[in-house]
Amino acid sequence: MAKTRLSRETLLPLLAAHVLENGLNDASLRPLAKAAGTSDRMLIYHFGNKQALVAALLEYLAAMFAASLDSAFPPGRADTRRACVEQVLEITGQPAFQQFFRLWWDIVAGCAAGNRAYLQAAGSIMDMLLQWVTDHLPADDPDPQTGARLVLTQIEGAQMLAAIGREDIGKGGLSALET
Amino acid sequence: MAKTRLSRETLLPLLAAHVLENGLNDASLRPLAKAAGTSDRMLIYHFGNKQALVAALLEYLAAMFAASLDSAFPPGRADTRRACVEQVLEITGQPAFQQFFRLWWDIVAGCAAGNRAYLQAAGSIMDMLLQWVTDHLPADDPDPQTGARLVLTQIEGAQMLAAIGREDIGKGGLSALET
DNA sequence: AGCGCGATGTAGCACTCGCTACAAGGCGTC
DNA sequence: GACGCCTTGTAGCGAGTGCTACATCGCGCT
Repeated sequence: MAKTRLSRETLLPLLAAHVLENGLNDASLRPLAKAAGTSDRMLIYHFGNKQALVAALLEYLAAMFAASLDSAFPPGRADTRRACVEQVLEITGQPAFQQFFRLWWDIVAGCAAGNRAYLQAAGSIMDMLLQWVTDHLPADDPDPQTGARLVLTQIEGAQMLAAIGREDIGKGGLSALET
Repeated sequence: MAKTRLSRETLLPLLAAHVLENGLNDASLRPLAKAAGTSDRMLIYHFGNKQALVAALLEYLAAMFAASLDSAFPPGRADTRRACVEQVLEITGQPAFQQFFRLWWDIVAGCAAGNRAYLQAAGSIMDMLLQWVTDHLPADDPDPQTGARLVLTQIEGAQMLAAIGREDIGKGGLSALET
């Protein structure tokens, strides 16, 4: 019966899978527990309360996302800022990333509602992305710091527009980005 | 006791006020009813079910938002695309708009989760904004259609970053927008 | 073997959710 | 006044919420 002891480490991958599939903000203990093959009782036992569980889950998911990004992108730099935006949008548009973005907008909504754990998680994810964009900007970029911020803002705007079904707007403006 | 008959028209402003204050995605009938001075029973009676209530509320809120935008902005055009972005960010950063954006991220999260009513509402709001940006672009803009898309995407990216407490990123890239 | 303690199952609490059954109120029409 | 209908109040249903009390299981240690 595979009676392996439960722990945060064995639980988190299963919980993450469920949350990626079904969203974060209205995930409740019993469905989460079922997905992990246990009971709500045990989730509370191992994490203390739901808030702590969600915090642990966020950390785990952020690490998953970072790993996915690293493995999905070629190591080199883009030729132009615009190419950098396009490259990111193309890769993050793949189905494997869609689940993450579904989650991302749950997190943003939570941030807008004042959820501190979400704010912290979102901030560090953005720091990671900013660093990543900086590293993938053209080597001859005249101002990588400012450029990375412009590029990241453009990417996020395009992704929000994609989330509401208007990717035409986000992609339609790209040709106006200086090469 | 001011026994005015209830109707969607008398209810919607009160419901909208409650939702602007407390968020949309986890608004439930009883608090909504209390805010409107009535009972959940009557909300269902007048709107049929919660889904229809939310749809009506979205429409009402979109009209409110459009009116707020129109009255908050000066009628003229911006001098540059960058100035257009900055002008919008400055005005929508005012406290009066914060409630709307809190709601907006609830809507985006709902869109990402596949909510059709949200998708439709979000799409038409974006159409409105795109038109608005087009009308406020510099008169000599070489390609208003593309420019408006670039500007709107940049605005939305900056607003998402502001929602998660990182407005520094959104505004930090602006100086790299061609004048 | 027996003890101790962390891990787990069962059952349940008090609460909220969207929604409904039923009956009564209020008002216009004849 | 009497009828009829739109509107409203009271109460409650069945399901789901986060969380807890209590008892038991099973493993490691002596």
